[in-house]
Amino acid sequence: MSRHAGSGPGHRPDASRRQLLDVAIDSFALHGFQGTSIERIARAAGVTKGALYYHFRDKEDLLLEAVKNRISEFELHVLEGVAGSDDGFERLRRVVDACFVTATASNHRRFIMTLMVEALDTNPRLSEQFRKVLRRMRGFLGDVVADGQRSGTMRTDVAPEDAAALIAGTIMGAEIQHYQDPSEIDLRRVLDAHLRQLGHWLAPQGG
Amino acid sequence: MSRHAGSGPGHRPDASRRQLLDVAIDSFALHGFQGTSIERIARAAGVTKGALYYHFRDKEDLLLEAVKNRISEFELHVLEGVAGSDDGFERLRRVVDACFVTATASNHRRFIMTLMVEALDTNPRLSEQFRKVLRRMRGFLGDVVADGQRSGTMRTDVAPEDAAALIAGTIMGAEIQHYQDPSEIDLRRVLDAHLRQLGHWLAPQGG
Amino acid sequence: MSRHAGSGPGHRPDASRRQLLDVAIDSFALHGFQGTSIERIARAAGVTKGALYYHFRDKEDLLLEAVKNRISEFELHVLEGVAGSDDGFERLRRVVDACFVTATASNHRRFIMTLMVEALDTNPRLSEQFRKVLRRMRGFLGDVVADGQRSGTMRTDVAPEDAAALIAGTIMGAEIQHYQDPSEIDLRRVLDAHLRQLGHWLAPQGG
Amino acid sequence: MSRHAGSGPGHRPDASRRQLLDVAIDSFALHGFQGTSIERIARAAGVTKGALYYHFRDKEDLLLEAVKNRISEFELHVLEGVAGSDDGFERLRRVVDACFVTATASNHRRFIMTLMVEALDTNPRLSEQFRKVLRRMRGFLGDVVADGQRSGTMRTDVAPEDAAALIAGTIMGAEIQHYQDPSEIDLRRVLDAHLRQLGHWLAPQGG
DNA sequence: TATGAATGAGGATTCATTCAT
DNA sequence: GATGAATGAATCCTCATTCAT
Repeated sequence: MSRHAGSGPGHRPDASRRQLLDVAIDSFALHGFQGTSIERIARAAGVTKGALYYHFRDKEDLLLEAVKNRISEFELHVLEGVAGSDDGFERLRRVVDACFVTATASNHRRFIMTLMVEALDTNPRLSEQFRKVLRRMRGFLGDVVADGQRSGTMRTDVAPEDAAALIAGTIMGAEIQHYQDPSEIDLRRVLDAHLRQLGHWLAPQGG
Repeated sequence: MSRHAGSGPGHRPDASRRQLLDVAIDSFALHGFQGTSIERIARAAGVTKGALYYHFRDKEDLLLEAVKNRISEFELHVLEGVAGSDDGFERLRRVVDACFVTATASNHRRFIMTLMVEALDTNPRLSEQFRKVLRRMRGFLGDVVADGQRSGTMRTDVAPEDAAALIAGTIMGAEIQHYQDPSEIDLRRVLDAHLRQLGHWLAPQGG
Repeated sequence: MSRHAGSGPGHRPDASRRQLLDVAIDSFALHGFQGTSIERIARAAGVTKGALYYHFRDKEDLLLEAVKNRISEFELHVLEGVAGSDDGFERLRRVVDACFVTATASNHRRFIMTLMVEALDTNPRLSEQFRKVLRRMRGFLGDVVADGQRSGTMRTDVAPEDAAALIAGTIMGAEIQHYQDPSEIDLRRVLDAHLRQLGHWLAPQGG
Repeated sequence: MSRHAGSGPGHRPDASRRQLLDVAIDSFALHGFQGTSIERIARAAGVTKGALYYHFRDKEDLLLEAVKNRISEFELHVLEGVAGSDDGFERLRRVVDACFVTATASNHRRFIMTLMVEALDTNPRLSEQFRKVLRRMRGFLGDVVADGQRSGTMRTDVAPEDAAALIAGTIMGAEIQHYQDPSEIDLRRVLDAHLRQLGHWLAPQGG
């Protein structure tokens, strides 16, 4: 939180702060950080620029708060989804599903992808944050695979971290293609194909 | 197109035009389109802004020329690489290798990735161009797979266009992770893992 | 004047009002009027901007109150110091000493000098106030000199108002140089030299 | 010079740059640095803000250039004036006269005084520059006095550097009072009184 | 008495673009 | 082919001030 803790209980703590964050996410998702002006966000949120600067130190602070927000939401979503199962492939399916939901039900996932690329060399602080997110994500996927290997449901001649990078990358690559060309790329279909691909690839080798 | 085709024959067709394009590509690749100012490009190319405007109608024209340039170069590179082989897997390997080379030997591939994401909703013209590029790329990959299926070296229960989307996506996803976190993601290693993954996944099913 | 005279008797007349004035003086002294933001004063005083606006109509009101405050304090200080003596040179020495003390023991004198210059053409109201202060000061100094002349301890071919302007100016000039370059200008030393200068200059001519 | 060396000979090198400097000096002199907006300067110079930013990196650059300009002009003026005489008192008179002229014929001297005070704690770079100016000025005055002492025309029991600080301070103090209250303070008259004061004070002691 | 939220005007700076030479 | 000077719109941000509570 940039300035406030969350005031009194039950009092509906700053509605417009949240409103600003929501608008900002949508706008950043569609036009990127540089492509979004403070003016636009403020107007879309129904307040003035001054109000925005009351809640956030500057444009970057707004961005960081927004990112923090959505990322933790997404990660929670993934963890929750996965919690209910022990089977490796089933867990992978749930991760993929979580990505699909956040990618289509809102702009949140696209928001992250867009900004991650834009931040690459322009915003070290933000880039660092994304680096950590991806590392956590890969770490998590790697664990799922390693578990699968231990329990004998997955082939063991694949390094879990390689699998993790490939899975994370394939999902991101599918999303980008989908954002790029929605009429040609049916995200659900591609992700399903990916799940089948994983099924074949990671299945233990028949003797 | 800018203003002229190349004045007199044998006259060394505008050196500074090419110089500007080269500089622009590097700059766009690292800082994005919006993050790169005309001033910066001009100075880096050793000319003034006026000169730039002599060669290119506006900033977008410069960008489009640059993109066109690199894309055709890249596509030629891929086609050439693939030409020499009939084997499906071998051809996929060559495509992946071509991507690896253009991703690491220069900024060209990163240039394309960065701009593609930035252009998503901000630049319809450019986005259209990228859409076509990716379609060609997927079309090409799909053909390779279909050929492999026809010749019996690849399993047939996978739709070639799904395979194409997955392969293209996985490569892009690997690149992004590599740009994002070079110390953790060894692009060569991930791409090799991907090739093995393709080997397992697409191998015809044993009877 | 702000809004009230001091609510109930014996009720400890607004602590935070005084606190705000003190902080304001320090801040104005160091950063000038325009260089000091309401926010900064409020925060330094440990209250919010709203509280400040409760006590003072606007920024200028705060400034005027602050100036009024310090000036009368300073003038009292001078008058007190001078009261105990009849000798002209001794009285001048005490004036100079009073200036030295207020110049070094606190920011008060610097506060006045800084603002006086800043107000020159920007703030007519404040400038008028400073004009009056300097006139009183010169009037006072002129009286001291005229007394000295009447009592035969000072030369009579110097117009008292000229002497007053020179003395006031020299003190101010010394202060400015001291604020400007404290390591080179030892204010005490310069003021002492000035007192000796006055001794030689104003001494009655030997017949 | 911030960017240009002075182009070709005879070509009247950037008229508007000089115009901007002139306007800036007047404006800074009257309203101070913070009190002067870029917009105002540009409009008064008959150009747009963009033009101003073409010639100067930022507001501070403009200020520094302006200060540099006027200071060297003023110092040249003083040196020239003094050059023609060997007599200590005569040389002091010429310094004082030079100050008087630059104080009344233009805003240049006031420009310097105003900014010097404003810069005290707000602008270290500028302050440093002014520190050097005053040191040079005092150094110069000190030399004049020391020469006078050596040649026997001035009393020797006064430290030249003390005299220098007093003279410089008295002139500045007179100027400030004059800017502050022109109807009461006749600068010429006060400076003349100061010259007589110096005559009495620094005259060698009669045996 | 005081706060938190918000406003709106102004200000510095950047930048794509134009054009006479 | 290329430059230097200039424009004007957009952008980020600051800040004095207001007001309901």
